[in-house]
Amino acid sequence: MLIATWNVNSIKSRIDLAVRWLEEARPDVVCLQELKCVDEAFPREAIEALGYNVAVHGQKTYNGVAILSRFPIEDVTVGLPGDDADEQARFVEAVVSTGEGAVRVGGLYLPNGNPAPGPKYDYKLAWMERLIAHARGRLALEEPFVLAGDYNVIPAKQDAKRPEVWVKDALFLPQTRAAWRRLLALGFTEALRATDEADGVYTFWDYQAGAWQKNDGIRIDHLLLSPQAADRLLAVRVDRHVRSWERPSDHVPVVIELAA
DNA sequence: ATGGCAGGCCCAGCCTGA
Repeated sequence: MLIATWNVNSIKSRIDLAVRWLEEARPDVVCLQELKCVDEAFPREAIEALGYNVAVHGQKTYNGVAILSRFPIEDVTVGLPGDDADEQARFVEAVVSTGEGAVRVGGLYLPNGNPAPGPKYDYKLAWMERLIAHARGRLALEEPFVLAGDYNVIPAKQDAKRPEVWVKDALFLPQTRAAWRRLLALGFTEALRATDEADGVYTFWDYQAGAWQKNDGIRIDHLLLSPQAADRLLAVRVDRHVRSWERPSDHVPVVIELAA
């Protein structure tokens, strides 16, 4: 089965391109981020027409996440536990039941955190602590579990074309990467890094300054796998060609293949 | 050397993003 993550940067302005990619790639499960619309405005019909069930956690103008699945979706929860006052739509989780058994999928849009230091960076770090606490509980279930999304974390200098320009950025600061490592140390396998072919592979290129043409990218979209999911990991790929399509998102899809 | 984009939104400049 194919599980993907993709920050679409507005699903309403990207729906034609999303349909094109879904028809081409035919993923079984997709985590989408930055919908930038409320639930009612999500282009549900166009997605369902391709055979997907849809779980949406939308928000006006900002954020917004969804899970699409060709398999039945059960046990949908929205919002990241740990702060009832947090109104930002950045987390959705569901269980997809395949013929071979269930896989739990969490889709996330981790806060950008700039400028750092400041309240936005504090929010990012607090959000990462909540994610670590939640993930710890999920891993204790010892299920196939995939935590996928736009992490807004550049894990290492190999994950940026020009790491030197990111040293004071919230995506790359030592505290950010330390929290990232603590998340992984809970027992996750990072899919692309597990292939040993991650260096120089990017998932985001800024719209500005000809970043795409210069391949001036960063790798910030990740899929983390529980041991039970990692045992089934067959392949990982980045669909970078989507960045060259007309009116693209600034992110491209990342896809993993799990056995059965 | 500098700046360079895109999307949403009370539709026009401002906020946000990374």
